[in-house]
Amino acid sequence: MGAPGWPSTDVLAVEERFAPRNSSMGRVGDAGVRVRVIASGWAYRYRTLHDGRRQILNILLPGDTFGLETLFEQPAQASVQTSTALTYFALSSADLMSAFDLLPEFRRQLYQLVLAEKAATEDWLVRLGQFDAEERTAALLTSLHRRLQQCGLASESSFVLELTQQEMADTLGLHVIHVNRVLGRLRARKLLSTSGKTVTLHDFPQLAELVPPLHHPGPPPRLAAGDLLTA
Amino acid sequence: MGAPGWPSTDVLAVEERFAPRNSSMGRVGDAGVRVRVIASGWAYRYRTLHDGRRQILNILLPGDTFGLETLFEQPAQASVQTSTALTYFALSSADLMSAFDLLPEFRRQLYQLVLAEKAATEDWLVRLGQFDAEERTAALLTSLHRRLQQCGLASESSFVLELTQQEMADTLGLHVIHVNRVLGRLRARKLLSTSGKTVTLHDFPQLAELVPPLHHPGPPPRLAAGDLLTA
DNA sequence: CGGGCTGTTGAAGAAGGTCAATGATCGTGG
DNA sequence: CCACGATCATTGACCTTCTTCAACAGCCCG
Repeated sequence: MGAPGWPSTDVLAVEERFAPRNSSMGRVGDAGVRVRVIASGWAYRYRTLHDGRRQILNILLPGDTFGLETLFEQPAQASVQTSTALTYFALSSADLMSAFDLLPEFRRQLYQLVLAEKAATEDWLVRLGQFDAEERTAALLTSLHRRLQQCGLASESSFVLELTQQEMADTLGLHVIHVNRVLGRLRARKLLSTSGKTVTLHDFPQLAELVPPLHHPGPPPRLAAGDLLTA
Repeated sequence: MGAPGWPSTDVLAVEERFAPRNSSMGRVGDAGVRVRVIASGWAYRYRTLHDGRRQILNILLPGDTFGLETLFEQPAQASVQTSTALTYFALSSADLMSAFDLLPEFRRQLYQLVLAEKAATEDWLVRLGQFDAEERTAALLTSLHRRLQQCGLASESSFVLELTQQEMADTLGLHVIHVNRVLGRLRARKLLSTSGKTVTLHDFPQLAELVPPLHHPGPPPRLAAGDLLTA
């Protein structure tokens, strides 16, 4: 989810900001919110239900953008919470709108960025709908590992996981206790170990094998009456 | 998910097309695909896993757009299958790209449209992660009912459901048999009845009560150390 | 040093899945 | 028009996964 080629600061005012650990960066429905880019630290977007259930929509890592839905004065689609202390850039809405109007290359990248976010959301929709607890957990860990490597925050086989098991559970659509057991099982199988917040993937290939790949054209779909006509 | 104000056909070539019932309208990864708008009939976007599992990402009804990710020559994000015979419009990629470059109002609506689709996907992510089988099923039925009413395809309390239970299951992340039982229970409670493909919602208010509302700011979130600083 | 948050473990229960078999429905071809 | 085969809906018994309840240990932060 790389940032697009942001216009130079000549045309786009950016303001560097700070948020403490475990703090709110805005709630769903908020108006007048800016588009923001994470500089360092972890955060996540989430939604809650009246009875306290919570679904984390995505984890935000350095380089990630959020709040693109607020570009044209729309309310925020989700609440945001920091996991760690965070530095981020708040982009000027006015500048962003005029850049969108005036810079063809930029607006196109912005459009692609939203599409990439939508695609990532759909990937997780498939995982929540079709993966079992172990597959989901392995998918989360390997996906975080890959993304952290991209910003130089993970070594070949280990990284610092800035999420509680509760937060992992709310990401995966499982309950804390079950996440704990799945992690325990993965540890027992020597696929990974944890020490404090540090996760070490001892057998990355085998862990990756637990995760069914998503981008799969697959064999010709189920044959149906009409298929012959459109073939 | 209303269509944006499409430019007049002076600047945007549209081609009306037909697809038979139960036919493929393209597979994930396809290149050179056009942006399309449903004129009449039902279809759905989906992804499959190597072992045959399938997740339906969204149901497409008249007025719905799909393939917006292909605007700038990107491959299709999902496979598409018709449920009924279908008429749709295929939009000229070249015209769409130049309209995106030349018509500020249009490109802004297109941007908003993608954001709306992303928001809808996130809504279902919350439902798959947090709702139980009954809540999900009720959510699907009421959401289809509402959308069908908007295009004049549903009466006050009934509509024609052009989905098999297998397709509902793949939408809800459940297994066919379980969907069948949930529907049976809802029928036993006299919340709805079915006759052929026609579903009648006998007690819409009570059915709607089964579905936890999504857009919910909620009470101030869990108090944490840093919250005082950002308030 | 002490209290809440977090992680871990055990036993019991419920939601949801699997296997299997029988009807209903529908499109198709005779 | 009817009969056939295939797809789809329904029902029952049984099993697995995941959840609930509960208790306790570790740990970080104040």
